[in-house]
Amino acid sequence: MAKSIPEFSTHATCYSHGNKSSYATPSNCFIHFTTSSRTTLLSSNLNVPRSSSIVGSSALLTHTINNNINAKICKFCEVGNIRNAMELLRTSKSSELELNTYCSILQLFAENKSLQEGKMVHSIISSNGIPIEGALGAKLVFMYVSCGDLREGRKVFDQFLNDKVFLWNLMMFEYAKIGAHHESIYLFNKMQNLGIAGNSYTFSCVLKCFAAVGKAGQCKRIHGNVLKLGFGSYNTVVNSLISAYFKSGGVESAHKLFDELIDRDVVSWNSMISGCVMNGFSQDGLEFFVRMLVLRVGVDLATLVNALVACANIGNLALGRALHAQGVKGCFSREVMFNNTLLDMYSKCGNLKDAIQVFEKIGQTTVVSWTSTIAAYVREGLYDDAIRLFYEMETKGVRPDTYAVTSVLHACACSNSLDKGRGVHNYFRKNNMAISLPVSNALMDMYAKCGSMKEAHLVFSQIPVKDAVSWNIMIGGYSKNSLPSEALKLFAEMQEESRPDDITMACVLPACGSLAALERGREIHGHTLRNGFSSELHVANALVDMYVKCGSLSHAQLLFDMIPKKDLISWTVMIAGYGMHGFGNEAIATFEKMRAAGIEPDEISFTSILYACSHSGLLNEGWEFFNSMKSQPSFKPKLEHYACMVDLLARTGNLSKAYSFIETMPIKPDATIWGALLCGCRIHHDVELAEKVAEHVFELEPENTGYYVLLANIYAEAEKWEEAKKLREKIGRRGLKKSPGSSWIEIQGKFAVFVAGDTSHPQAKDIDSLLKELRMKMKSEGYSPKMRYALINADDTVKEVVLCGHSEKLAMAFGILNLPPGRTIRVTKNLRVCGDCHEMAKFMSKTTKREIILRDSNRFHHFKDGSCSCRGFW
DNA sequence: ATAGGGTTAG
Repeated sequence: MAKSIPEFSTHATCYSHGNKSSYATPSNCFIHFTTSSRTTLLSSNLNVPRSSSIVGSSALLTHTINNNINAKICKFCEVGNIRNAMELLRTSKSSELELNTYCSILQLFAENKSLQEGKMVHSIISSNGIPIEGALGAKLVFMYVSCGDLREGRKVFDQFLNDKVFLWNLMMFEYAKIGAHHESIYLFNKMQNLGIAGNSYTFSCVLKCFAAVGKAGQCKRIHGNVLKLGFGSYNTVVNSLISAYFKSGGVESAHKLFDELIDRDVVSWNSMISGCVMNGFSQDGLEFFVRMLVLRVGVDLATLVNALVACANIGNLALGRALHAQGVKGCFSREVMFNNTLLDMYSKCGNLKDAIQVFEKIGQTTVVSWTSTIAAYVREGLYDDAIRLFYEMETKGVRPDTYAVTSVLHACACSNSLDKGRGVHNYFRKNNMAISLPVSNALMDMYAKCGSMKEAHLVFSQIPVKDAVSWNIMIGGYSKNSLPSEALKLFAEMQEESRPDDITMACVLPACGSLAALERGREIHGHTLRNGFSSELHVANALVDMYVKCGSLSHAQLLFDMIPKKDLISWTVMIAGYGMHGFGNEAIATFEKMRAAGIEPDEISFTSILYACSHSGLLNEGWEFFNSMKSQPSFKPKLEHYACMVDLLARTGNLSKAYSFIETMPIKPDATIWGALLCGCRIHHDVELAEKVAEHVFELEPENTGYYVLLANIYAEAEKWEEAKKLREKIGRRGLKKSPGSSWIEIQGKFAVFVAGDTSHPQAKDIDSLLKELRMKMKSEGYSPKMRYALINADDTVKEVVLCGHSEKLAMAFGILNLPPGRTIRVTKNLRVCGDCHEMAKFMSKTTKREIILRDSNRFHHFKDGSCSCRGFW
C-alpha cells in the first residue's frame, strides 16, 4: 500500500534515470563545492584581522563591535527573544556577522518550529553572500526539517557536499517517517557511494526502509555490513534486524538473532511478539509474552498491545481479559491505543458487548476507535449500526481515513444494500474527500457485491493507476454477477496493462466455468503453472471447479488428487462435480473420504451431496444424508436442502410424497421448491398435480416466465393443445417474454452461439443437411422423433422442422462438422436440454462414433455409444 | 540534535 507522495517520487524518478540536469547530481554538487571554497576564503577574512597597522587598528575595532553584535544576538537567542534577535540580524552589516550567530538563531527557530523566521534568516544569509555549507548548511537543513518543510530542507541539503552522518541520518529518518522509503534508501546508497560510513542510527533506519519496501535480500546484505562495522552488539541495530527479518518473512533468522542476543531489552521482546504475530504465529508470540513475565522483564504499552493482537487472532478471550486487567493495573487504560486494541480483541473474540463497553468508556477516541467499532458491528452482521456509526463519527469531529472508509463500504457490501452504498459514495463526493486507490477498490467491491457492475466499472474507469486488486475486483465481480464474457474480456486487458496474480486466477476461472470455456480455461491453467500459482489452495480449488464445469471430469479428478492439503472447499467442489456429471456413488464415496480426513461438512457440502443423490436418483442415500444433517444441532436445513429433497422425490416418481413433504416443511417453501415438483410432474406426466403445483409457483413468482413455459410444455406433451395455447396467450398478455434458448460451442478459443431456428450462420446449410440426414437414419433404425417436444399443434412435418432447429442440435451438428474425427464435442445450453435433442444426441454419439458432452442448466450429459450418463435422471 | 517494538480493513 504505497502512499503517493508526488514531490518525492519526482526526486526518485530523476535519480533512478540518472538525469544529469537534476540539481542533485554529483557534478552539480561539485560546482557548489568549488564556488563555496572561494567564498570560504572571503569569510575567513571577516574574522582574521589584517596585519597592516593602519587598517589593522580599524579592523580590530570592527572586530570588537562585531563581537558585541554577535554576542547580543546570541544573548537574545538564549532568552528566546526572537523579535530583537531578528531585528539586530537584519540591520547588521554582512561583514559584522559571524557564522556562529546564524547558527544560533537557526537553532532557536528549529526548536521553536518558526518556519517563517527561519526562511527569513535563510534569505538574509543568501543576500549577505554567505556560502551555504558546512555547519551553517547543516543547521539550515536542520531548521527546515525541524519546522516540517522537508522539501526545502532537501533543496539546501543537495546544495553542498557534506559528510556529517547526523545530517544524512536526519534526512533518511524524515523520509522514512512519511513513508518515502525509497527516497531514504536512495540517500543511503548515495552515502555509501561517497564513502561516508554510517553509524548505528543509519542502519536502524535503512533496515526499516528495506523491510518496508519488501527487499528481504537487502536486509541480509545490511546484516553483513552491520557485523563488519562492529554494530553486531548494538541493541538498537539488532532489534532493527530482528524486525526487518520478520517483516520480510525471515522468521528463522529473526529467532536466531534473538537467541544470540545477550542484552535483550523490552523492545527486543516486543519485536519477537509482534514478529510472530505478523507471520501468523500468534501462539508463539504469546509464549514470548509469558517468558517475559517469568523472567520479570518489564512490560510496556507495546507489549500489551502486541499480546492483545495475538489474543484477537487466535480468539483467546480468557488471556485477553487478563491482559485487560494487567493494563488497568499498569495504568495503560488511559492510552487510546491500548483501548483500541482492547476493543478490537473483544470483537474478534466474538464479544461485541464488551467491545462496545470499551468504546463507550474511552475518554479520547481516534479514527481507529471508530473504525474498529464499525468493523465490530459488521462482524456481528449489524450493518445498519455500522453505517450509522460512520456518520456519527463525523458529527464528533473525527475525520474518516482510508481504513474507516473501506470499513463502512464493506458494511454496505455485506448488507447488500446498493442504496446505502451509493449514499456513502455520495457522502464522499459532497465532502470532497480524496478517492485514493484503496478507496476506489473498496467502492468497486461494494458495487460489485451489490450487483451493480455498471457503477463498479464507472469507478474503475476513473482510476488513473490501477493495481492488481482493482483488476481482480472487476474480473471477479463480472464472474459472480453472471457476466463471464466481460470477465474474460477484462482479463485479456489486464494481461496487457498489469500483472495478474494468484487471486486473478481464482477470479477469472469461474468465468471459464460458467461459459464452459474449456480452451480458455486450459490456457489459464497453463498461466498458473508458469507463474507458480497452482500450488495456492484457492487456485487449485478454482481449477478443479473450472474443469468440472467445463465438462472435463477426469482433469478435475486428476488435479483434485494432486492437492496435498484439501480443505472443505476442495472436497465440496469435487462432490458437486461428481454429482453434476451423474456419478452419485463417487460423490458419496468422496463425501465419506472427506469425513474420514477429519473435515466436517457444512451446509454447502450437504447441498452438493443431496444434489448428487438427486442427479443419480439415489433416493435412500439422499434421505440418509438429509436425516444426518437434521440430527446435527448446529445445522438447520435451509430452502436449498428442501429443494434437493423435493427434486429427488419428484424425479424418482414419488410425486405425492414430495407434495406432502412440502406441506410439512418448517419453513415457507419458495418458488424453487414448488418448481422442482412441477418439473417432476413433467417427467412423470402428471397434468392434474402440475396444475395444482403451478398455482403456488405463479403466486410466488408471477414474473418468472420459465414456469409458464414449463406448464405449457406439460400441456403440450399431454397433447392438451387448448390449455397450452391459453397459457401462451396469458404470457403474451402479461408482456412476459420467454428467455430464448441458446447453445454454444467453443472451437479454437472462439464461441459459436446458436439460438433456435437460427439460419443466419454461414454453415447453416451444411448443418441443416447433416441434421436431416441424421434424422433419416434415426427413422430407418426405428427411432421415432419425439414430436411432443415441438410444442406446436401443427402437422408432423412442420414439427420435425422445428425440432431440427433446436439450438443444442445446431451446436452439436456444427461441432461434428468442424472438429476432427474422434474429438469430443462439448456443447453448453442455457436452459434444460429438450427430450428430442437428448434422443438425437444419443443416436449421434453412436453413428458418428463421437463422445458428446452436453451441459444444460441443470447438469451434464455424457453421450457415448448411444447412451447417456444421466440414465434418465434429468 | 537523528533510532529499534505498538491499534483499525480487504
